[in-house]
Amino acid sequence: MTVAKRKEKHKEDLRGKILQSARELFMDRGFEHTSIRNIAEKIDYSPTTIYLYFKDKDDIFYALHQEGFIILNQYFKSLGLVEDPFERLKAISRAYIQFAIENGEYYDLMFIVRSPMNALDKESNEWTEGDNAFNFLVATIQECIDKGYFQGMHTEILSFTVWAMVHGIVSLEIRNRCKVVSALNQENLAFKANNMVIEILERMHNKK
Amino acid sequence: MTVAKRKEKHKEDLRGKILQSARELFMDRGFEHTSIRNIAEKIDYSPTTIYLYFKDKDDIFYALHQEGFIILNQYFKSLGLVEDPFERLKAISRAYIQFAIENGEYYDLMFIVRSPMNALDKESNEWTEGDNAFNFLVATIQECIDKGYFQGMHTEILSFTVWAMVHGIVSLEIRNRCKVVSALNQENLAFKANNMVIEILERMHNKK
DNA sequence: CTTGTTAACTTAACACCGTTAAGTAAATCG
DNA sequence: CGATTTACTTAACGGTGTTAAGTTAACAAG
Repeated sequence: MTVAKRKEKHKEDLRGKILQSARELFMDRGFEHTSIRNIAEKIDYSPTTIYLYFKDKDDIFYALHQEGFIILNQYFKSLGLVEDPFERLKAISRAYIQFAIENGEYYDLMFIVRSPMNALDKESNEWTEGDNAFNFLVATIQECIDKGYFQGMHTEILSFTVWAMVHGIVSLEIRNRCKVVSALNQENLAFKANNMVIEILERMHNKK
Repeated sequence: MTVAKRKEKHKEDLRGKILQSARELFMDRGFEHTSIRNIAEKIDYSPTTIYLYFKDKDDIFYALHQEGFIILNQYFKSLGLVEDPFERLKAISRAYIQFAIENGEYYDLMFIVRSPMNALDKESNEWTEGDNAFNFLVATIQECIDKGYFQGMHTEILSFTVWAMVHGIVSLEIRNRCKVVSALNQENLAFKANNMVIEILERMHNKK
């Protein structure tokens, strides 16, 4: 059935084209200014065709949100090679900030915007992409604890807190709340704050 | 000119009614599900009347966002009385989280949603409400530093980082990204993470 | 007391939005 | 060849923010 396969391929192609169109639009206009009608127009199909390939708008942006995690994992990939868990932890936080700064719109979709989360099974607490990225952090922090860092602290809650630190930095930046910091420091504020996070984690340990 | 005053009063009244209508709607449906038409209908005026009292939708939500800061300041008010700066710092972080949990929709508007920031002068870096709240934190951290805490750290960047920590916790919660933390810990996660932040700040100091 | 003006508000419309029901035209199958 | 399925579109529903033009009532001046 080569003919059936060709059809299958074609369907895949169109799904891919929709996704690419959506990706291009949201990359330079942001999520809020990308509509189904825009996406359809860009690939010369009617808006309703989109609905043959995606359940709804949330579903499209869930797919892009998944892409975002693939990109984030590329930033994380080589960090598995860092043997010392505390060094790895520092590297993770830097890679996270780097990813966020270089892929602001993806970051927005992955960790701020509500839309893609609506595509997840309501009530079910599964969020595979998030889980995977978070578990890398949890494992690293567990190794730190095993080596004597963060003594007596709860691994998972500490992991969440460390994540919250870097997420806080990035999301204040993305949503334009950094005006409160005096103008001079606004450049590279995210990186400076990230260094501060690392400094805090280091001091916690060194001074025991 | 008592007659002119009465008119003035009436105008004030309607502006207030619009705001109250907007407030009530967004408090139980959230910002994303509150429209100008909803607001108008609730007070039995046509949608276009709104535009006689507010420049646009962003302008309305900027007003509500300002209200949010008044409420936040009430949470902060008594904390000025805490003499020890480090204790005050801890209390600020707790009050901040408390405010966020009890006023989720306001928090969203104040620190996450883009809309109210659009009402600010573009290019100008002024954000008075944010400045005032942030300066309270900066002053407290400066006092901490004067007392020997956080030695050698940059006051403003540390302040921003501490803010980012608590904001990170709250915004991950509000935008539903806490699924990654195992079910048992999801209750009071924000408070647990906040305690972790406090623990981190304490350890930094105590172990010198 | 009438006229002209202004203030407060509405109607109607524009240009969008996500989404669905119904229809069409071509390809495939029996 | 006729029936059915596939892939897509047209038209529509009920919403959105916003603006131009129109109405109606209150007021001021002659």
